[in-house]
Formats: sequence, C-alpha cells, structure tokens
Amino acid sequence: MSTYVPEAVIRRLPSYYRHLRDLEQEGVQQISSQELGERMGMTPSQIRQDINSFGGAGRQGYGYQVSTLKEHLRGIMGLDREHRMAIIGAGRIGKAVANYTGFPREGFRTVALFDAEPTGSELVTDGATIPIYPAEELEARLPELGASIGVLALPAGGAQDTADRLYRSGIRAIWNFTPADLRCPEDMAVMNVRLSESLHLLSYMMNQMEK
Amino acid sequence: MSTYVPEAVIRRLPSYYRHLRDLEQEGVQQISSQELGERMGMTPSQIRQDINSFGGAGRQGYGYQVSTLKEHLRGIMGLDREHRMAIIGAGRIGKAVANYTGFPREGFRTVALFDAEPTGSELVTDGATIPIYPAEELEARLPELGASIGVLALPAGGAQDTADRLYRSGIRAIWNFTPADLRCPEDMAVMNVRLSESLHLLSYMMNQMEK
DNA sequence: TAGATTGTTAATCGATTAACAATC
DNA sequence: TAGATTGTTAATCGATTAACAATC
Repeated sequence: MSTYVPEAVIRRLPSYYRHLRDLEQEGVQQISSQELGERMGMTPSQIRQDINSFGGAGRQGYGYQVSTLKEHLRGIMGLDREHRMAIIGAGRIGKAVANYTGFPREGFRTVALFDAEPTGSELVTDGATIPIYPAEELEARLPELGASIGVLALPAGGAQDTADRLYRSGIRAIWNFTPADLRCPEDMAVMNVRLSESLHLLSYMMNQMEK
Repeated sequence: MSTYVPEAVIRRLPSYYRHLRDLEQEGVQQISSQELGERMGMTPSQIRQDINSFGGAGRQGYGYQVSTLKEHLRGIMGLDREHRMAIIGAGRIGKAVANYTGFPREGFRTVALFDAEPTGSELVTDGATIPIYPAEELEARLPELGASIGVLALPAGGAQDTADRLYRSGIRAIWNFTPADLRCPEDMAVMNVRLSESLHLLSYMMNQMEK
C-alpha cells in the first residue's frame, strides 16, 4: 500500500484526523474531496492526492466514507493504543500538560511527574491523581511506570541531560516544551513545541498588517 | 529592500532570531553561512538565500555580523516594542501562559486574565500581579488595558464567539490555544497552537520507527 | 445509462541546492 | 594580492494544481 508518504502530507495528518472526527460527531457519514477541501481550506485536488498517498479508499461518484478514513488515520498515527507519558518538570507548564492529559483521552495518559525539587507528592487532576517524584528517581521509577513518552517541561538548561537520561532508560519519544535544540540518536522521536517562536511569528504577522 | 519574503522563510524567522540571540550570548560576533547552517541544520546556500530575501547585510570573505542581523530581525518581527496580552480563560493553560509572559520578557506582557467564572481576583506570578476579571467585562476593560493580543485559553465551544468579541473591541491578533478553526476578518492575525495535533504527530513518528 | 467523483498523469509553481562570478 | 565568503543565477527537487480518463 502506502510505500512513501511525503513530508508535507505527514504534517497534515493530524488535521485530517481532527476534521474527520468532527464530521463523524456531526453525523456526516460520507464526504467528497470538494466538501472536505472547503472545510479544511484546501483544493479538492490536494485532498485526493493526499488521501491516495496514505492509501485511503474512496469510491468514484460517491466520495469518502468518514468513519473508514478516520479509523485508517487512527491506525497510521498509532492512536489505537495507549501511550503513557512521564513529565519532567512539575512547574506551570508541566502541570498544565498533566491536566491536559491527566485522564485517558485519545490514548494519552500521564502516569508521573518528576521534579528537581518537588513541592508535593502528587497532583490531583480532573480524572486522576498523579504521583510527583524527585528527578533523581527517574531511572528507578521509569521501568515500573511503563511510559513511552517523556515530556520536557523544565528549564532549558537541563533539557539535553534529561533527554540523554530518558534515552538510556529506554524512552524513544520526547515532547519538548523547552527552547533547547536536542541532539538525540536517530531512533528517538522528538516533537518540539516552541511557544515563544509561535508568539514571535504572531508578532511578525501583526507587524506586516500595519503596512 | 525586501519586497517579498517567501512563506517558507517567514516560518523560519523566529528560529533565526533564536539562534542569533544564542550566538550573541556566547560572545560570537560574526558568523559565516557555513557555520550558521551547521548550527541550524540547514545548507549554507539556503541560509544565504533566506537572509538575502529579508535584506540582510553580509560581507564577502567575512560573513554576517551577529548583532546587526539579530537587530534587523527584531525589527522585522516587531520585537522592538511591547505587546500587551489579555488572556481569555484562567484555567491551567491560561495560567501557564500568564506565568510564561507575566513579566516583561521579549516585549510581551500579560496585563489581564478573563474568566467566565473567576475563582480569584488576581494571579500572582514571578514578576507581577495580574488581575482576573469576569468574562462579561471584556468589552469594558479592554480599552483601558491597551492590549493588542488576545489569548484564547478557554474551552473550544466559546472560542469563535470570543474571537468575534475581541475583534469588535479592536484586537487584531489572536494566540489560539483551542482546537477551534477560527473564522476571522482578513485584518486579524491568528496564530494557532495545536497541542493535540503536535502530540498526534509525535505518535505517528513513534509508530513509523517501529517499522 | 447518466451523473458524479475518484484516481492518476501532466503541468505548474515554489522552495532548495548547486555553481560561480563579484567583492571584501 | 590571495583567500574566503557572499550575492545571485541556474538547476533540481518536491509539492500543489489542473485535467481527464476510469469507474462507481
């Protein structure tokens, strides 16, 4: 089937998934590339090219079945199983992320927080109570926690070192909220969330509009 | 000078800025496209193309002056003046953002939080004490606050309506933390922060690595 | 069957890389 | 001047759009 999915299409996968989920929620069972394109702000042509690249199954004269396509994407993105997350840094950002993923939702669940200087022993979120451990217990605790994703929510200075420790403990995915550019082995997946870059880009847009 | 800056270059502007700031911090005064490229993971050729598109001033046989280039970018992105932000939604995310931008840092400063059901009257951050107002006072309070950026950190359901209200109150920039696709007039700058899409993309990467 | 809409090939557009003359 | 490195043009690559035959 899908031998190669272009980089540009990969970046759009989550957007496809979100829109299809919304459509399903609204009770839409089938949709044409025309309609989906209008909704997502893309040309029908691009929709068809994209879907074909990751092996979707449309029907000529009819369109795409929403639920089938959604489930297909779910499989491609590995959202059909649970991912446990360990958050390193129990400050504002770490806690916000914990709350965001505190209850099993879309298959992501925070199972522990770590902090250099914990101010409490647990965090109570809407859906669960999450333990907070001292950062030095990282290696000791990770095996029993079964976490597959490490979330970096600590000061940038400690990010690289923590990433290295996570790798040595078997973690192969990092959700990085620090501005640090991590150097990691090939088999570590790193997703950066660069909040201040996002704000700077907004500032640029504002600046341009004034002209 | 710079008549047209390609979309792809615009998206890289904040990254250039961050690296140049780091270099300046390290005491590096001058750098070649070769060295900067290695640092940013780009080809020297692309670095030169990019910098020329936004009107940088290199010197043949020498390279680029770090401080000059950084200040130039600062101007382009409008980081040389203060932007005041009003955050709508005083939950975990709103508070995390408030703390992140609570003190004047890089020219962004949160001046107020609004919440449908405020649980307190102010938020104490590291650098400042920020008032929390009821959401219905949005129109009344905004003029005196002098905010130019609205931050959406509330449940997705209220996002579009709040965006409309912000527009009518003169706000022309939105930093959107909700998953909602906002429909806004042309002269409103919108920057989306899609946390769950980012997590889904990480999940996709993990899934691919297993193969 | 007729109409609609996909799947796919070809054309266009934009972004990246390569090459090299200009020049500090 | 000689060496280094930019600025810029040309070549390549990848992504998007257009067009249309295939087919439900």
